[in-house]
Amino acid sequence: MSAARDIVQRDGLRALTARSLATAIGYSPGTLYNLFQNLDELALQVNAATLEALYAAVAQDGRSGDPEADLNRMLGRYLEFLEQNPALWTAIFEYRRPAGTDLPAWYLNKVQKLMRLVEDALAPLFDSKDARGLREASAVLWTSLHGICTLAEDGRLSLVSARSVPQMAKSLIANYLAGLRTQASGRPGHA
Amino acid sequence: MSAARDIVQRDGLRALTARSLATAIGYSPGTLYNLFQNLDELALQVNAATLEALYAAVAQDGRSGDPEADLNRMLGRYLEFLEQNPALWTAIFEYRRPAGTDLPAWYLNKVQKLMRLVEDALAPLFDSKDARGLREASAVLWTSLHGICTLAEDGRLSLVSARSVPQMAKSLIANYLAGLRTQASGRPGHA
DNA sequence: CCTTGAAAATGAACAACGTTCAATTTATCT
DNA sequence: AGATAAATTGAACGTTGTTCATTTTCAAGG
Repeated sequence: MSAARDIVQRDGLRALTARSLATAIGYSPGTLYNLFQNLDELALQVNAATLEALYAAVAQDGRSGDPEADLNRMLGRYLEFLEQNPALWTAIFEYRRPAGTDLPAWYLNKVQKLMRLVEDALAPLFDSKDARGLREASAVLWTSLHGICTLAEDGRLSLVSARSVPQMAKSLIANYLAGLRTQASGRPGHA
Repeated sequence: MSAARDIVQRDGLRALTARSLATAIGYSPGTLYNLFQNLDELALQVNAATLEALYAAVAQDGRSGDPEADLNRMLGRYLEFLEQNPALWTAIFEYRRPAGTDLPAWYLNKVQKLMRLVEDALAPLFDSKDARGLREASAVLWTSLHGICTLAEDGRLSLVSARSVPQMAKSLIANYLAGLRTQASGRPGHA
């Protein structure tokens, strides 16, 4: 597993082939298939480990209770992780499931665990009855952040200067939260 | 080219192989390499055509001058296109460049043309001097929208119900614009 | 109608891929 | 040491992208 991670980290997900990994660990290709059903499952395990590491990085700080401050701190950790492990991060999104199969539940849970961090930070802005609204807003922020980072990776040039990714993410958080606040202040029972 | 598009539309980007395409058009694999440098370039052409079609779909309506209304109308067209051509849309993001090569400028221009639509709709919210801010806000909205759609495609289950994608996108637009407006009203020289 | 030159198309071949599995080696226990 | 179980192998199959010497097709000139 660690050898697989090293390969992905160094040369990307496409370089993770049965033969390259077998050579790296001093085994033959066939041996891998005694431990994993196929290479897809192996790649999924690598990504799962990355998700765990990303979670640990983003969750390491405590919360202050101020949503914007907390989200920006988490964002900093997120971008820090991305900068230190670009290939691992990219592998999460390069990965494609074989046709017809969905991502397993245990994997989706890891994604949800990350999204729950956003929910926790965002909770103060929502009435405790409005779990649905909180979930939706968190999903919007989480997926949007990934959108910013993904498209920034693809075409660094001319589209957006690499330096502006943190700017864009901060802009997203600041303005989206501002919008949520104006919504919230118009609702009854808001503190 | 149209045969290639059909294959992608029916069975996804992975099904676009030299031999499958050659069979589909009644030629031999080698012939393709007299017309295209390699399969990557061919796939890129398919995606470029999709970008053009997406542009035509999103740009078909006129602008009212109200940013939120215009963006929501464009969003409707965008989601409409996504629903009618899911595989073509997915192919844009499944596509990975061979290591070391960047997306060509003419391709990035097509992306930029789409983003310019967002800029045009968003312009009324910005001082005409603040081209940088307008560009950044447009990029945030554009990339965020892609993030929402992308992650919704991956794990439709449990993460987000498929029905809520339009909701999330509308939430993004409404709240982000609300944030921009509060920013704008605090600036000098705002109408 | 035949010849000729260029253009177009071929399909066999190569290396690398994921994957399988009978055969072989290694380990464990009595 | 012998027997049983476990682990590992590596050759083999089908498929992939890609190349290129060879063949076929076509258009123009005599």
